[in-house]
Amino acid sequence: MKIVYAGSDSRSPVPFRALREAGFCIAAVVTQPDKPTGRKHVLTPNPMKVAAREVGVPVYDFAKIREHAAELAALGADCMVTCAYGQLLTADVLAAFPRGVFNIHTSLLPRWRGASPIQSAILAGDEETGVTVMRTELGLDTGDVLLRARIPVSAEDTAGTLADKLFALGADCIVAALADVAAGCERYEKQNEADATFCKKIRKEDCRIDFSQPAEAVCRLVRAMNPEPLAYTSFGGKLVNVTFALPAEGAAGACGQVVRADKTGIYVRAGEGCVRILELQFEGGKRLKAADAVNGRKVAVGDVFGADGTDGAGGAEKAGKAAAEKTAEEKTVSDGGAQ
RNA sequence: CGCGGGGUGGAGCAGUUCGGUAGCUCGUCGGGCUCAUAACCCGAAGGUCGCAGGUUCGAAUCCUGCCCCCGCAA
Repeated sequence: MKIVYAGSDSRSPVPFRALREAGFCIAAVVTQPDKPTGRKHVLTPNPMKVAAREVGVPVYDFAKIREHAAELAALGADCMVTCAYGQLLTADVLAAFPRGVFNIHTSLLPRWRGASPIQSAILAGDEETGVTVMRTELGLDTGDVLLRARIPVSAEDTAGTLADKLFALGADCIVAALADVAAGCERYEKQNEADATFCKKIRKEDCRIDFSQPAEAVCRLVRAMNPEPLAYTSFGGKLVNVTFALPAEGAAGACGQVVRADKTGIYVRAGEGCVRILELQFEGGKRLKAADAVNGRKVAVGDVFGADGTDGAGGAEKAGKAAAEKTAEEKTVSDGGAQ
């Protein structure tokens, strides 16, 4: 069976390679055009394009795929597989493939239709997610389902680690699904519209940490936004990205205040419990382990995250700092006694 | 020329304004204390201060050029 493969994500090559290894013929790859990226606006080919070229598969990087339906039809492929391609398909494009267009979607449809299924699953605290292989139709992720596979979301999964797992799983699924299609024995199941949920594209402003939220929610935000675009807050008037954090027991202090800082992490008071920051990144710096940030004396007990400096909170901040130091001392003492 | 931060022993930082042979918190190694320890005490090793050139009696520090890393914005 001859396939056209469309993908633009850094992980899109995973199912691509799996299909080739399974013996499917990929006639061409379609991906998003190179974009000027980085600080100097350097044009960088995306990983999908690189992966295709490595194995000599022709690449098309249409700015608007809908204007190239005839070209696609001329390739004479039986079907198209899309995996995080990033452009909506039109009826013309769908019609270019006699056996249909299939999509690998990284959620258990109909839950999390849309642009950010992986992040949304973590953000919502889903205990389980998965991948869905579906037939693409004009609606957004509404097509009939061929195959679904589920995996648990661990308490320490980030969008990055989950995506690794999901794309690997998606690779297996698409191979299995297309084998059925090739054999003409595939089965479709309608999506239950009543269960549908949608997720939008993540914007940076969605990533600001609010320490008055429960620690659980803050940590989910942190995990959902890692490795991109990263949850952030402010510290000493500058931005800080928090790259990894886990909930911990609460301690006295104002929201955003550091109540404990040692090699086990930086503990920041949240609305409910504490956010135990394990890894962060200061403006202009590389990612740091919390222990390194503490050792370098960047962060100490009583410091405040998310203060923002929008008002004359300096005095309140200092008062809070003194209070926090007291409670920290008490805590150290009681810890020593307990151990 | 989009804006900005930074490159100092293995890690994270201070020192650069007002040049004078490098410091802190950790880690590592050795020893000690302890039932024990990620705790504590004593000691040791380890640095071309991003690269090149310049100014100077003397440069991590001042001047010039270059390389690399990173945040924001796209």
